[in-house]
Amino acid sequence: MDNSQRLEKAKEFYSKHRRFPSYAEMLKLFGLVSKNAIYKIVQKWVEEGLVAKINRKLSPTPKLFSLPLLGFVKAGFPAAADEELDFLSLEDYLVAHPESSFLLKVRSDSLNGIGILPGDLVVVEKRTQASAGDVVLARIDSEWTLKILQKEKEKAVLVSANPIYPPFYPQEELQIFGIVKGVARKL
Amino acid sequence: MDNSQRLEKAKEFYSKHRRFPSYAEMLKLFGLVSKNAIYKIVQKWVEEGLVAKINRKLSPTPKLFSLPLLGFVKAGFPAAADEELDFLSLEDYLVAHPESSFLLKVRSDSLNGIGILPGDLVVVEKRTQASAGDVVLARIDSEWTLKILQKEKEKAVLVSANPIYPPFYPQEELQIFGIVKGVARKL
DNA sequence: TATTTTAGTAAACATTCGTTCACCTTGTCA
DNA sequence: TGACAAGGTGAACGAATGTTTACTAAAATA
Repeated sequence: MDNSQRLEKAKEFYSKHRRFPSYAEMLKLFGLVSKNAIYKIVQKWVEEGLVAKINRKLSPTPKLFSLPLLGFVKAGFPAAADEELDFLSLEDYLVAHPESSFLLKVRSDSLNGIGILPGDLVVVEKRTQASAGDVVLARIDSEWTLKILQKEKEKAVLVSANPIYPPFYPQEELQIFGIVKGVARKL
Repeated sequence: MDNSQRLEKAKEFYSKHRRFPSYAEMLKLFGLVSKNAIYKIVQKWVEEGLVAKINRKLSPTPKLFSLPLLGFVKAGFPAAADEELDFLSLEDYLVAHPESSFLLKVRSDSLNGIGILPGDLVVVEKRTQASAGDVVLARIDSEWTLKILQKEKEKAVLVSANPIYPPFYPQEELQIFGIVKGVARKL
């Protein structure tokens, strides 16, 4: 087992337990006997910038828990490993305020026009106020639905992004529960 | 500072350092003096299922690092906190094989029709083989582009999801570099 | 009011932590 | 062939870890 395979094992441990393994745990993980072996291995990872060590405690760097972002596609692709790459965590990218956010599975095709399809997961941030243009989770006829908020002469209108659905003009005050901040789709 | 505010602080620490704080660190974090106070607080979190303790080591449960998934929107929303909820990590949801995946920022509007818009981030899994219907990252005229792979009489065709782009019939062998497994959009 | 529970301090504990030093084997390279 | 670096074992170290017990003050409860 070479060093990069070991890193892979540590990664697995991390995504399973959500914490970095201790030296003793890595001993078992790598099938070694002496803690000093681990110490040297980890030291290399730290030098390579794969693992961060803050007063004797280890944590993974973005290279371990997030994906490389290739800014543009060019000839000669795939980019060499040495190149400067951004590493991006999708969780952090999509969710700015985890404490007030939740996910919702989209069931209707009313937002097709803006690329939100049935089956998509949307990240909703709890809010009672929204601006024109926001995609909002709002209450219409005692049902919660996703619509685009727009304003006509200072009055709120909820429109779809699909011509088969008519706009909705709320008669009383508009109940908004949250606004959509992100979309995630698996395919 | 009450107990849930403390949990929030621990969460913050976790998303910043990618590891759970030690008792000593929590002392500073919460402004307390005795480690026993921390011990009791953590014990409650463990009993509530917010934190996992495996032979004296702490790690967050999905409730801490992922978002609640509200399966369906219904009257009486928002769902009471007691209800059975799924917790989902977007990272895990979108990326099945992190070791062979990367992100790509979409620049063209050629996949509009299937809800992949310019500015979206796509999760690409490295592969050289693909099936009909897959969205692939392929080489066309010495450029890498995203297209939908289809077959016409056993021959591969790369089509767009936008009528203004014609289908591409590769004359020689088709170079596929990866297939798109997920889409992430911030709005 | 009397009593019990809750939430914290304080000190002592064994265990585990990461680190260091000495040593050994193996393969590489001049 | 000889020197040397790389990669590992093994033992010992102080420091930091989570745990336990005893005690106290405040808050909740009867």
